[in-house]
Amino acid sequence: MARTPAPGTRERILSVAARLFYEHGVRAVGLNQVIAEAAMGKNLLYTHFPTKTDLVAAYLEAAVQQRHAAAQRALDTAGPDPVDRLLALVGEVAYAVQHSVFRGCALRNYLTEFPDDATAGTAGGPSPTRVAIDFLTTTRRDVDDLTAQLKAPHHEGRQLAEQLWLLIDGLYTQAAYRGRADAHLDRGADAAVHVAHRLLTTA
Amino acid sequence: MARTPAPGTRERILSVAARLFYEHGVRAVGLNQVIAEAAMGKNLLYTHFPTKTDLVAAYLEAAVQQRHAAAQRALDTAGPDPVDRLLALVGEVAYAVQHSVFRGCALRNYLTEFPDDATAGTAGGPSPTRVAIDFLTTTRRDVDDLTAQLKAPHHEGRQLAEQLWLLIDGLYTQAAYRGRADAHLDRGADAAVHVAHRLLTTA
DNA sequence: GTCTATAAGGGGATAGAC
DNA sequence: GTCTATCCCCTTATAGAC
Repeated sequence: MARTPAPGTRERILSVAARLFYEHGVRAVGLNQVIAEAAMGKNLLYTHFPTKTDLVAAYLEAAVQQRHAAAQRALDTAGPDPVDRLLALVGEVAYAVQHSVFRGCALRNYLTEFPDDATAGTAGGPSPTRVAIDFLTTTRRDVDDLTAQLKAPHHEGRQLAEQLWLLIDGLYTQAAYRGRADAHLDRGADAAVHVAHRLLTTA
Repeated sequence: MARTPAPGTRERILSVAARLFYEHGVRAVGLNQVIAEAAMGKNLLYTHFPTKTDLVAAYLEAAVQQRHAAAQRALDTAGPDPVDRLLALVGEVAYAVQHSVFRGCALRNYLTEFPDDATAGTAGGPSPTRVAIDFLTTTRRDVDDLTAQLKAPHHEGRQLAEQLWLLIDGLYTQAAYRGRADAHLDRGADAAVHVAHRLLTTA
């Protein structure tokens, strides 16, 4: 009847693992490295996360929460007008991309790194692939809902949602190779905001 | 003085390796798997590609050639008008994304899978990271050159290039998770063409 | 009892030797 | 083509410290 004696342990593991996974890629980071940087015994990690898949799924779930929280903060600053709210969603991603430590969307990066559906976690939790796919579905639905609230002349709301979604995807790709080439390769943040504004404010 | 006895050997290795790397990811595919599917001896592979890094670099270089060839074909069908040529570039990517076996840009996918600069190839050839970065630089320059040829009112050519580049990046991201979630998540091909057309034909 | 430290098992990776 | 060497992976088991 172990009683989780150290409350912050799980968060400490996740913090270290998330940083390493996000920065170097999931496959590139071994559990030995996580344990070494977390400065703990090996058994402690395995009691909290029976397999690496469970740890990865927890890492992605934390990333989902962070992205949702950031999006919510952006929406809170925007007014009730769906145009402003959509611009806030795109602008939030554009702002994040410009941040120096931002290396793209953890969920999209995972799907690119693991094109084959990885094995499900043994702890009964969801698989990492499922976490990532659910995130994409949920966030896309937010965009769909907001575009549905637009008045005419945005009668082609579905098309508009697809266009805005494409901008967001583009921003994340650029973030993934940010700073690796000439600086002008990843300056799409302003472009995304500009195009979104144009799509939303002109018939 | 071995004289490359079988001329098609290198191409056969590359063909198998490219398919596996592209479909499953570079890290997920071992050289033994390549050897098994190519039905050849191990020394044969190692004589052509001393290390895995060399094989990966050759795979990426082949992908670069394929993308350049596809873009060139698209440009050949377009007229001399830079508007048409830019639309052809975007349209070619949009068309490729809709193709069933297309799993995104091999170069961008590699950069996402290997955020740290991988070790350089031992054969004196370029590193895979360098191949990918050079590809991005070159293709981006093509877009820049075409936008520079636009007449007014596209005086903000630099901005326009960034916007079109963003659309292309978005298409590739969607291709990377294509078919893994609800179908409407990756329907950005029409959206990209539509936005590109709008950006290029209106002041 | 909780955590750390270390060793070892089983597998697969790259790479080389014959 | 097979076989071996060396390494690192994930995971488990064992032994010791607070």
